[in-house]
Amino acid sequence: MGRAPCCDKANVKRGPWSPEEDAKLKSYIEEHGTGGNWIALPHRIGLKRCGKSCRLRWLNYLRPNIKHGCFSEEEDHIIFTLYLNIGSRWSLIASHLPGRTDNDIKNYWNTRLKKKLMGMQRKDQQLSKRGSLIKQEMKKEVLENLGMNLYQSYWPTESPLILTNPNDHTLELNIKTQDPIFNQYPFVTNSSQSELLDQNSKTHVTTPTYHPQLPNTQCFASEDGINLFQEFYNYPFDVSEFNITQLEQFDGLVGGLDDLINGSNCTSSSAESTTSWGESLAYPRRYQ
DNA sequence: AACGAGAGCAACCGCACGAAT
DNA sequence: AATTCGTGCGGTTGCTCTCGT
Repeated sequence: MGRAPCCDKANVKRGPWSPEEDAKLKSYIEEHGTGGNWIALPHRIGLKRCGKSCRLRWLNYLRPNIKHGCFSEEEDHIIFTLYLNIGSRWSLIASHLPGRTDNDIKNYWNTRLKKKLMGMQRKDQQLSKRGSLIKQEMKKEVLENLGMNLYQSYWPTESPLILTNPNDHTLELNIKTQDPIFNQYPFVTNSSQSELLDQNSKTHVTTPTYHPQLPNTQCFASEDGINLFQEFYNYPFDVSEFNITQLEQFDGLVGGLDDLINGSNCTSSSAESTTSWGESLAYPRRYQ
């Protein structure tokens, strides 16, 4: 038996909300709350609307402290960073931007930021020939270490990469690549992902320590003692913006990878997603 | 002024998930 | 364990507005 529809679609109003409907819904919820049942709500109010539609209207437009339009540079940066780390988890991204809704952020991304990012990538490719060569070399080296072909579709379609050596030193690298058409290199993000990991895995991240190979970084050991999460404070968002010193440090890390891989077990968690515009996203573990 | 193309955005659709039964 | 149902979410649609010709 199939699932019953949430409402009688023939008898509900659709399309834009009128000011009267908004006022009814708003005043009812402010006075009585939702009652924990959106499906029953429109009947109680006397609205010929689907419960889901009421919920959407309230969450996106009627509830207090909603901000619309005019995203700040800081908000742009937060969205960029989170999107590149966790993909199109709009509700999660919205939770980091007070007053913004997932729908607003999704629309803003699709209409503006996506184009901005693509423009930046093209500019980056044009301006940074040397950087590209370095990036190519870096990717080649890492992939070869992992027994992968440089032109295999994408970087291990899973991320982050978990590397464990025989001494149980585990390195979790938040490296990701994008569609080769746009970008051909692994890069290391400097997001606030430890916080996200903490929230989503329900695992406490504790005791930051400096990573021996990367100054200005911090490692977080989870309480199970198996995984390390690594933040790259003070590092550029993109490898193309690294200065020579930082690139050398990263090269050192690749060497470190080599050490770890030799005689080690190497695991990476599952799942890849491809955005509608062709970008390959490798999500962190526990985000699948 | 009229028209078409593209951008922006509100709203809908359908699926996944978890709680309840 | 299987089924039902409400909720939340991401993807998509389609309407409205703006701008260029």
